[in-house]
Amino acid sequence: MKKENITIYDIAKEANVSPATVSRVLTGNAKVRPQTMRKIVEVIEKYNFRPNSLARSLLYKQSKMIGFILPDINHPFFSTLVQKSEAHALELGYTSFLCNTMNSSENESKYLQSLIEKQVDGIIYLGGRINDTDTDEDYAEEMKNVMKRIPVVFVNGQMAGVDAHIVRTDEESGIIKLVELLINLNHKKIGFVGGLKGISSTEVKKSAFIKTIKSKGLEVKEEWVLDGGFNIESGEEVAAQLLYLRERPTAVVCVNDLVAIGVIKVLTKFGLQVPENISVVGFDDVYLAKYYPPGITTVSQNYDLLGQTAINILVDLINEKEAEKETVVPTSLVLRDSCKIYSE
Amino acid sequence: MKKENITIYDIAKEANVSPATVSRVLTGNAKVRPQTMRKIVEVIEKYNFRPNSLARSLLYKQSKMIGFILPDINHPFFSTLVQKSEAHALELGYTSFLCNTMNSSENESKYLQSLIEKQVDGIIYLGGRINDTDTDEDYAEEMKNVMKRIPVVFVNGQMAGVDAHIVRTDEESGIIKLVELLINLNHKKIGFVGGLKGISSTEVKKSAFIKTIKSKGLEVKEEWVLDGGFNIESGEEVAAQLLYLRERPTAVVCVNDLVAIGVIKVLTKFGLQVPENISVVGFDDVYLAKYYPPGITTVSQNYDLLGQTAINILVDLINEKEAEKETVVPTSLVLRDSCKIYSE
DNA sequence: CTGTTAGCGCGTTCAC
DNA sequence: GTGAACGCGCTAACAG
Repeated sequence: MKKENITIYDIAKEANVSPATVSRVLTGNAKVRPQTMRKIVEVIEKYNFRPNSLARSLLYKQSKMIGFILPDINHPFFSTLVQKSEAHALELGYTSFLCNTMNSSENESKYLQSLIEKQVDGIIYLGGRINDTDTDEDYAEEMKNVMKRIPVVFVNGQMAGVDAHIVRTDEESGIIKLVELLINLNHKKIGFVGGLKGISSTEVKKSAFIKTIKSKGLEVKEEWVLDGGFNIESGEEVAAQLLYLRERPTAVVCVNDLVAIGVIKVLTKFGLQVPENISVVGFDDVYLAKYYPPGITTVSQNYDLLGQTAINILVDLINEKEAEKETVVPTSLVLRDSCKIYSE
Repeated sequence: MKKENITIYDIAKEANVSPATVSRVLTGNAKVRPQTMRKIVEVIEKYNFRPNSLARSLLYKQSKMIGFILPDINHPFFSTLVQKSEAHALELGYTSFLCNTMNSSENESKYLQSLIEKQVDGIIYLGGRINDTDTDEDYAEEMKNVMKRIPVVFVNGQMAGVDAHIVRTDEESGIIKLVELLINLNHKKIGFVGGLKGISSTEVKKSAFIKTIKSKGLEVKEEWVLDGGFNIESGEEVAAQLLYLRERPTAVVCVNDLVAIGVIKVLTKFGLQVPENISVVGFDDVYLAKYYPPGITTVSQNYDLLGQTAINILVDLINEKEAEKETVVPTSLVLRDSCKIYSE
C-alpha cells in the first residue's frame, strides 16, 4: 500500500543541497545560484519529481480547489455551465471538484462535509436545496455552518435566512420576452407548462408569465398552467394533458428546453404540428434546442457570463475582497422555428 | 488569508483529553471509554469540527480520490459515463476529480501533472490521446511515467507501447449487429459516416463495417464511407455530402448518435424522410437517441457496466490486487424507428 | 483505556 | 546564496 514517494529530501540529497534550496527553485520565492539551480532542475527531471500538493496545501491552508454542487451532470444545462465555469476557474489557478447529488438531500449533506474535509477554498452551488422555495430549517442551518468557514456562491438559487452571495439569471425578463413575443405573434391563448411547485425557478417563471399575460389584458386559464418536472419525460406527460383539453392554448411556454422537447415530441406524434398548429417555446438554450426539430425558440442563459461571474465572485470572496451580493445575468432571446404567427 | 482552523488539539483541550484520544474517536481504530467518548463527541459537535483530510492523506499516502480524464463533459456519452462511474466510485469510498481536456493535448498533460501532484490514487482515462491510432512518442512516454506511480485504466482506448489495463466496449460486434440488421431489412446499399481517421473508435467501427458488408457479398462504395467528426455538426456536414451523390445509399450507419442526429436533421430538411426514404442508425444510445424523432435505432454502450468495471479494476489495482488486463463489455441492440425494410 | 512523541512532505523563518 | 529547524493537522507506535 505504501507508495515510495520521491520528496524534496531525495532531490536535495542527490543534488548535494538542502531541502530548503530545492523548495526555493520549486516555488521561485528566493534566489538560487544559477549553477545550483541547474543541478537541481536536472535531478528533478531525472526523477520526474512532482511536489506533493497535499503537503503544500496543508502548509498554506489553501487547497486551490473549488467544489461544485449540482443535481446531475447529465443534464445539458449543468454540464454546459460546469464546463464553462471550470474552464474559467482553471485560468485562475483553481481546480474543480464536482459533486453530483442526484437530487438527494442526503448526498448533498455528505458532499458538503466532504468538501469541508477536503479543504476546498470555496463552493459553487449550482443546484439542489437552494432551488426549493420553502427552505428546510436544518439545511439552512447546515448551510450557514458551512458558510462560516468557506465562501459559497449560489447560482440561480437562494435559501431563506441564508445570507449568501448570489449570481442569477434574469429569469423573469427572459419569460417576459418570450410571452411578449408570442403575444406579438397574435397568440391570445397561451399556456405555461412544466416545472415543479416549490422550486424557485418554476415559481419565478410562472409568476412572470402570469403577470405578463395579465398586463396585456389576456386571460390565464388554470388548465393551461400545468406542473410537471424538468426533463423530457415531464414534457411528454404534460403534452398528453394538453391533448385532453377541450380548448387548447395556441402557444405554450415551457419551463425549459427539455420540457419543450418532450412537449413537441408528443404533440407531433399525435398530429399537432409545431409551429403550424401550436407554438412552443423553451428556456435555457441548451445545445439541443438548436437541433431538435423544428429548432426551438428559447431564451439563452448566457452560460459563459453566468459561470465566469460566479467564479470571479467566489475567488474574490476567497481572497477576502468585496464582492457584489447579488448579480443578475441578462438573457437573450434566441429565435428559431418552433413558433409562428397565429391566424384563425 | 490564514483561516483559523479548528484542529483536534482544540477539541482535545476543550474535552480535557489528548489529541490522540480525539483521533481515536474519529477513526474508531481503538477503544475509548464511553464517557470520554461522549464528552469528545459533544465538543466536536459543538464546534462542528471536521478532520482535515489533507493531513490524513499526507499521512496515509492515500487520497481516496480518483482522477477522470475526458475530452468534454458536455458530450452526453461522457457525462453519462462519468455519472455512472462516479456514483460507483463513491460507493467504494472514492471521490472523483474531473478533468475536461477540451481536446487539447496540452491540457491533457497539465491535468496529468496536476493529478499526480494531488496524489490521486488512480486515474480513469475516458478519452483523449488514448483514442489516437497513431501514438505520439512523447505522450506515450509521459503516460508510462505516470503509470509508474499511479494505476491507470483506459476506457475505450489504448496506446501503442503502453501496457495498460483496458476496459472497452465491444464496438466491433455492435457494428456487426447494426449492419446485419440493415441487411436483414433488405438494404443493399449501405454507407458508414462520421468519425475521424486516426481515431481508434472510428477505425474499429469502420473496419467492422467493411468486413461485415463484404462477408455478406455486398459492395462497399467508397463514396458511401465519409469521414466527419463526432458531433451533430459533423453529421450535418456529412449529410450534405450524401445529398450530392448521384447514387445514394439506402441506409447509413453513423459513428455515433450525435452524428446520426445531424444526418437525420439535414436529410429531413431536404425532403428525405427517415426511415421512409433512407434508414439511419447510430451508436452509443445516448439519451437523446430515444427522443430525437423518429427515435434512433442504435447500439447501447452499457454505461453502468462499463463504468463500474473500470472503477472496480482501478480499485483492485490501487489495492495491488490482480485485475483483468482487458475487459470487453458487450453491447445491445436498441430498436427504434429510424430504419425500416427497404423496398424498391 | 489514555497520553507522549514522531513523522507524513513541504515552505518559511532565522541564522550564517 | 544556503542550511537547520519548526510547524501545518493528523494518526500510529509506544509507553504507561
